[in-house]
Amino acid sequence: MDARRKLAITRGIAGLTLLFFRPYHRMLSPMADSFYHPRPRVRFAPSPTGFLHVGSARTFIFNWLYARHHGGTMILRLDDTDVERNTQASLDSIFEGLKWLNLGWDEEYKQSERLELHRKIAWSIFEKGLAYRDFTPAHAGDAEKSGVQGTWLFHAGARELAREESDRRAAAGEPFALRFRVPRPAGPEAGETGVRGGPPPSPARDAAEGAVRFAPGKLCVHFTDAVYGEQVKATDDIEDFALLRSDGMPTYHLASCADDADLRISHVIRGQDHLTNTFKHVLIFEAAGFTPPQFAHLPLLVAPDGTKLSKRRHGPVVSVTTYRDAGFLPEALINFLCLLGWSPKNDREHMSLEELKDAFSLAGINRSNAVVNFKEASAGSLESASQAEVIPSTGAAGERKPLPAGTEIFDPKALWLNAEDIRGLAVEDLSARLLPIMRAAGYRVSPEKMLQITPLVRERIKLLRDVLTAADFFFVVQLPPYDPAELIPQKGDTAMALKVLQKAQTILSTVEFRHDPLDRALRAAAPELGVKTGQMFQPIRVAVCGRKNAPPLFETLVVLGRDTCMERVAQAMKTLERPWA
RNA sequence: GGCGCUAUCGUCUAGGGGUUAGGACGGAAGAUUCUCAAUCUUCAAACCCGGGUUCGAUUCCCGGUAGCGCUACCA
Repeated sequence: MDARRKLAITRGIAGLTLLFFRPYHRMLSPMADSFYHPRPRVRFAPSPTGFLHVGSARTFIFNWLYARHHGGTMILRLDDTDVERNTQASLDSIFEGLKWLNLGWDEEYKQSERLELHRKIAWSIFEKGLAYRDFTPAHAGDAEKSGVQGTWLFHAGARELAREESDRRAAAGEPFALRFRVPRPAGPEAGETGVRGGPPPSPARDAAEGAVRFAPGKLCVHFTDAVYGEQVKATDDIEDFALLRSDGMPTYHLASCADDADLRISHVIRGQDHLTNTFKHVLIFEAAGFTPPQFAHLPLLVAPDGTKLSKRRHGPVVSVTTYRDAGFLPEALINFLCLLGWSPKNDREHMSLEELKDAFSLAGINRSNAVVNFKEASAGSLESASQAEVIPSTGAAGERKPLPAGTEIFDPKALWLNAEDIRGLAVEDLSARLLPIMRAAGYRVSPEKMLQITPLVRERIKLLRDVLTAADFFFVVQLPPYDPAELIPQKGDTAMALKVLQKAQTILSTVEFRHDPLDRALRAAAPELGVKTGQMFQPIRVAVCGRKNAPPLFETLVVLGRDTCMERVAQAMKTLERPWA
């Protein structure tokens, strides 16, 4: 931990003690304090403009963990103020993903149902003179901006427009956007709340003195991030951002802050892509008369190529439902995601939800982006990805249904964690999860048989879906064709294979079909034939399973039953005798 | 372009003014087993670069570089 970080934490503690000297009325006000939260209120606020990807899922998880760790409240808020881009499919994808994660939340809101509140707050800021109408048509700033060096600040003439003139044009029905009047150092602007000097920065000071302070020659906005520490930005680098669009809809910044204040959110835990937006948010909170919440920004999740996760570039590997459909256990995905950008700092990695909840703290969060080490999409899927661009998407948020086959596209650590969790499941539990997968693939399978097979595949699958390739031979009537050469044992030949299978046939026809008798009889046959045990077992295994790599032989034979085994051995002998047929 | 954030094995990370820089996944080798898997053992693998500060920097400071983010009437 570096000095800066230590400082921030120490200050947090100092702030806590400070609290007890606070006036009582301040403790009762809705946003009384940004650090003293016996019962924190946190929110996950996705906007339904795309499917739920793993980065969003991690944000949800961290918020949830923080709330549960401290006995607080988890809130789901749909930030759906961008009517143009919202889709029902995206909304469905978000709920589908969150439902599968199975963590739950305590309260739920939709921004589109709270527009009155947003507007009320926007106009209250306007009434204080801290916002103004901008009649410049939308996007007119682009041309102006392109040639300009540095940050674009505001449209010429808009900010200075007299109130009477502004009111007159608005009354005449001229469209306008409402912009925040970011305090500027030069000129007697209204609403400057800065103070000079004072104690060192801290959440306590941010709350007590206001975030806008004078520095030599400029005005600066301050806030203290629980992860990134003290943040300062000159107002000269913050443009007069919009609060209300010309259609009257609130912008993200306004709606988010208004709701965070109204819902008494104590901690805003979100992606680092909002770190620089936070200066604007702090400004809004202050202008509206609210104390800002405590902010904690999370390092971003990026693809192996270093770019941020996106469906278009990286395909379905970034969608939570892809993990579900591939046979991840939700607890494994959660565990994996927690390890990206956060560490319990004690070398523990495979952890239960309960353990994660106990161990979680904002102090364990890193500051650098983490790579989700999935394999880049193959040429084929890239093709379909570019097709998906031209064809208007109709599926769930544009997700492509066909799943990339196999386990090789996922981060190996996620797979390992999933395999660990699968092995940790009780046989009955695992079996119950495997059953619907087999059935969905068209196999007729009884719960009893599934229960018999589960222990045989448990240590051989990394994803639930792997059961389809690991256990298929238990269910098929006819084994899919395999290379007859597989039947020939190591350092053996066709003759040896035939000899073994012949012997096996006679043994299988009479022996009691239980593990121990089978083991004894078949093992004893090897020396009789003058072959090694391995040479004895391989042809039989391949004959009944249709492949070299399979679960232990005797257990497999028992599950398959005498008839199927006999039939398959006979079949194998036939193909060996007539390999060309 | 402006502003901001970040930089330890391939990946996720621990650590920190003096260490054999630790763990995990993945990789390699071996043990074990009827194959595979699981399990166990072992091995390879990292402090972005340049300046300072210091007896001593991978760690602290500055600069560079690179990556990422923001710079919308998107979120």
